[in-house]
This record gives sequence, C-alpha cells and structure tokens, in this order.
Amino acid sequence: MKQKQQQKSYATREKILTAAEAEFAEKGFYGARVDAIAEASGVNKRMIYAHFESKEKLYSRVLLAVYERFADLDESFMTEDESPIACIRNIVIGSFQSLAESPHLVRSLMWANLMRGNLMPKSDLAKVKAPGIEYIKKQIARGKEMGVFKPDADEYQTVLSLMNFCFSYFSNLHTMSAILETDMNTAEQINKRAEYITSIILEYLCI
Amino acid sequence: MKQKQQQKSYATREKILTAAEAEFAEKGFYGARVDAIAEASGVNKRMIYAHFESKEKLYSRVLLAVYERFADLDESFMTEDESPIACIRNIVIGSFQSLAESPHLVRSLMWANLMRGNLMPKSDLAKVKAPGIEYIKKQIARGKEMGVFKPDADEYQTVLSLMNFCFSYFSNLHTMSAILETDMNTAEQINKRAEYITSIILEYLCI
DNA sequence: AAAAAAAGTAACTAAACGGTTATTTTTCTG
DNA sequence: CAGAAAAATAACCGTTTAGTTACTTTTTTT
Repeated sequence: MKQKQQQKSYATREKILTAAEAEFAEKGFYGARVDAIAEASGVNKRMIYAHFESKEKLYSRVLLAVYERFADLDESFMTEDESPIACIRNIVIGSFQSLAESPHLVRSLMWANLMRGNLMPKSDLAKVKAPGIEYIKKQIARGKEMGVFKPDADEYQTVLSLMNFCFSYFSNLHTMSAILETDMNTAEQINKRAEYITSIILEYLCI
Repeated sequence: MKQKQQQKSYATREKILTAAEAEFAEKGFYGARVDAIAEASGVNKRMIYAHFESKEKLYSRVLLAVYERFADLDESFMTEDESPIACIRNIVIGSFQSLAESPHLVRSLMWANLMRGNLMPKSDLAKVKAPGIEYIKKQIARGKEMGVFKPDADEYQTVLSLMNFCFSYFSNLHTMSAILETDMNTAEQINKRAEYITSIILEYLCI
C-alpha cells in the first residue's frame, strides 16, 4: 500500500525545503541558486520542480515555514502564572534568546521586509502571530488592572516595541557593530541588551 | 582647456550613480541589473564599466555615497543651544523625519546588513557616523552634569536605542504592518511613534 | 511477474546576464 | 583645422541560470 514511495517523496521534499531555507536565508531570493539548493539537498534539480513548480513558489513555501517558526518562538514565553512584570520580562529575554539562536530566521524576515510582500505566501503573518500579540496585550491589561502598570500606557506602541526592540538588535548587528566598533554578537552583549530593553520597557509601563 | 569633456564625463558618472542607487536600493546587489541601470540612466552600458570597472565596484561606490548621506542626516539634529532633553527629542523626531523621507536609504542599509560586510566600501561607517555618535554622548553627559539625567543611565545602550528604535520602525514597516494589520506608513502613525520613542527614551534617561 | 505509475537522473535549452570589442562621434590640443 | 584623445554606441560573447525533455530505476498494483 504505497508507503515506501510516499515516505521517500516526503523525505526529499523535506530535504529540499531545508536546503532552500538555508540558501534563501543566506542569499535572498535573487541571490539564491536553484542548482545550489539541489546540490546542498542532494536531490536532483528536476525534483525541485516536481515538488514546487518554480523558484518563486519554492521561496513562497519556504517563507511560510519561516513565518510559522517565527510565531512558534512566542510559545516559549507564553506563561500564565506569573506577574505581569515577570511576563514582560520573559517576553524580552525569551525573544532575545530565540532570535540569537535563529540567525536564519532573522535574515529570512529581513529579506521578506525588503521584498515588500512580493512573492509572499498568501497565509497571513497576522494570523500566525495573533496568539503572541494577544498574550502581550493581555499581560498589559492585567498589569493595568492590578495597578502595577500606568493606566494610560499605550498598548499598541508597547506591542510594537516588544517586537521591534528585540528583532532590530539582530537585524542591524552588522551595521551597528561597525558604527559602534564593538562585536555586538557575543552572549555578554546580547544579555546586557536584553536586560536594558526589559528595563526601559518596564520603566515606561510601570507606575 | 578640456572643460566640456570633463563636465560631460562627470554628468554621466552622476547619472549612473543616481540610477544605480535606485536600482540597488530596490533590488539589492544580486537582483539589480547592470542593463537596467544603463537604461534608467540613459547611459550606454559600456560607460558604466568605463567609470566603475565592475558591478561589484559600482555597488561598493554607491554604498559609500549612501553611508555619507546616512551620516549627513545627523546634522539636521546637531544643535548646541538647547537643553539636553530638547536635544534628545530633536534626535528622535529628526531621525524619524529624515528616515521617512529616505526610503532608498533605509533599504540600502538593510541590504548592507544582509551582505554582512561583503562588497562593502573600505571607508568606515564608524568614521562617518562618529560626529553624530559624539553629539549624542555629549548630550547625555550634559544631561547628567546638569542633574536632569540619571547618573547611572547607560550611555552606550542609549546611543544604540536612539539609532535602532528609529531605524527599525522603517526597516520593519512591511512585516509589522502585516502583523498588526495597520498601515504604519502614514504621517500620523509615524509621528505618533516618534513621540512615543521620545518619551520612552526620556523616561529612561530622566531622573 | 508483468504492467502501470511514480521517483529519480543526466543532459539539454533558451534566455538573461555581466562584461568586451570594434567602431563612430565628439572634444581637445597644437 | 588636422590629428590625437577621450566619450559614446551598438553589436557581440561566454557563462550562468531557471526550467525542461527524454530516459532509467524503483515501487506499487493487479
């Protein structure tokens, strides 16, 4: 009952996706080479077209996976049993840790920004990220109810900060390291920054 | 005394650079096409190679100009006669305004980050940005001396924030607009964010 | 085990691309 | 204004690249 065949087909599909993600993350859509993906995955180029029609569709498919993994990172900090302050702290520290471990992801999202929605998967980034956003909003609301956060603290701006302040440390690593003449890509520097971001956001939020 | 010739030569050089900057900003190094630059500038392709040897050297040359314009933006906020608080505010508001007006610049710097120093001009980003950095440090020091800023406020982290918080609003416009389901690229949203960034940084700095 | 179907391979193609050559036009110099 | 020098043009070239074709091998079905 056609098992071996399906398994092999699935395996090559995965091999292609893995290699493609690395290639696209490294070189972007235009710089990536289909032949390079074929070689890196150990799969015949023909098979890439058999599974994913075109380079563009493959990119789109890869990006979909990237988005999902990006959203999955949020789960690391989505705990319920702690104080709002502890939760905000977990979001920042957790995000820094996750992003530090996923340079491919950071690069893929940077390429996506530069593509301005071109060759983007139909699936909504909004949808996959919604639970994470909701969680953040909930913690802010909880902090306000509990009287530890300022009642007029801007929820929308805070959500944006929590995402941008963490992400931009990694997306601008190269330029900023050059400008500030430091190697910002060390555990020590990353931890310091995470602590600082935690404190600047909490200082804004807390009464 | 060979004037007309020099003038024309200089003019075509500039036409090439202008077209190249737009093309590279839009598509990146790999996506940009030399033929497209030739056509957009109305200059024969041969002339591109006469002036700039190769596509890579042209890119490097364009990036040099980008870096300089990036540094030039700093001059818009480098005033001396105001209070440290007003100066910090000017930095943020000025940066938001400048970046909002220079989408090409933002994109070029994003590409530069993704290139990780590859094909970069020799000229140091650190050098051109130094005056702006110095200015910021000076204002922080002045604020501390005057007793309006906390003595233990982290200078380095604040410099990084002033740069990253402004830049990342624009570099992540697309992704964030998608996630938050808002058009963040409107004057109103940009101004709101600039005000918020001003206040969060000042809240951290001020006693 | 034979026929059918799916997976995989290698060699190929047409177009695009970075870069060049051969030539003409324009400008400068004496 | 003649000859040299520089600027500009168009047509071309070798490679690379996304995508395909024709063929072989493996797996499934009957």
